[in-house]
Amino acid sequence: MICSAAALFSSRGLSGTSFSDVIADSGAPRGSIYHHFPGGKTQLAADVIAWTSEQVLAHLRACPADTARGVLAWFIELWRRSVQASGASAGCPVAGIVVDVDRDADAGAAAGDLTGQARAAFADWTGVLAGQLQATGMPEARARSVATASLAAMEGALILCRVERSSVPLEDTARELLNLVP
Amino acid sequence: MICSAAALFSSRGLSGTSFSDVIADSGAPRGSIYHHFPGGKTQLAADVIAWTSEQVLAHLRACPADTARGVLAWFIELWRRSVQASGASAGCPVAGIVVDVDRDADAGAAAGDLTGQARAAFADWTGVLAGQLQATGMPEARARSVATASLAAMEGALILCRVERSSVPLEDTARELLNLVP
DNA sequence: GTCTATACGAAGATAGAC
DNA sequence: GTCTATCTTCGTATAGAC
Repeated sequence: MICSAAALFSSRGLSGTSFSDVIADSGAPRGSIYHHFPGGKTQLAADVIAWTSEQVLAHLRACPADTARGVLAWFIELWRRSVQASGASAGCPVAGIVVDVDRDADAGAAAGDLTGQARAAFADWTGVLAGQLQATGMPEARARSVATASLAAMEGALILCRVERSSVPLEDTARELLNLVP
Repeated sequence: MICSAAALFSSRGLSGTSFSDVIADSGAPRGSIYHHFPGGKTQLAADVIAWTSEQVLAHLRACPADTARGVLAWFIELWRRSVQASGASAGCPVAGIVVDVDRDADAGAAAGDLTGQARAAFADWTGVLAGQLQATGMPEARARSVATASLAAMEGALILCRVERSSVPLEDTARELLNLVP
């Protein structure tokens, strides 16, 4: 169900996806939603962020490369698979959530704070990526900068791919990204 | 009113923004919405895309640079202003719209086709940018690739800035982007 | 735990008066 | 053209039976 919601959020956004959509898509029982997600839609979104983050981290940790170029290529491969599997229709679920959330209203809310959860997820991703770049001999400051830029480039590339109905923007972005490192 | 809607779409997404929000924010009269936007919310979104696109193109056309690095810096400056003016809260209005739209359902719709309008806008932006890069002596294929990657990087950077509540991701991304060209 | 039914509110869109 | 009022739909969330 979380998996299903992640797919829907990535292609229609958080506000654009209703509980009914998630139920219809996942086949989950309607009456038991609030047993599993007492916090309602916000909690579902929070769980989607956590689940997505874990998926990303699992991929990153399996990185076999020991060169900066190889590390970036492995990172890019994660997003390439997402684009190809969905016919260039899926974006990043986390992006689909945060774009729909009023950041300031969200920060005040005691329960939820989706923006904060997304921030933590992004920080984890760039942290691991920067660590791997450092391990190839790149200085820490540069590694963090490259990691942030890489995530930004991929998030944006996914948006462009969706709009273009094509994986070309991802490949263009990937090619240039690899030009950043020796 | 379009300007107001653009700001709201960029910070809360299309589905996350209601007509009431736009009215409250812009001070426009409630009863006359459907005089100005007979197509309803979809048409408002379409007009926001067109308006935003024109803003971006106007900025790009005013580019004073004649080096690849200068061209990219000018392009980056456009997004930097947006981030700084909003306290890192605003994303790209076009991104806020397309993320919330079901791409496939949208393509079938006769009226609207927001994804198509967004595609045209992005194509215009990268087209102008690629042209300027070519004018500095960059080969066409590379210029198009760099232009696409630059737009992707900025769109993604805006998302990261919003989540981080900081302009640092933009600056990191900008620094690396400039490393792509001599 | 899962289901059906429903309360409650919000949002898009329309009608008709001024 | 603009306003008020309203209709209809939809979505979240809850209540209570099985």
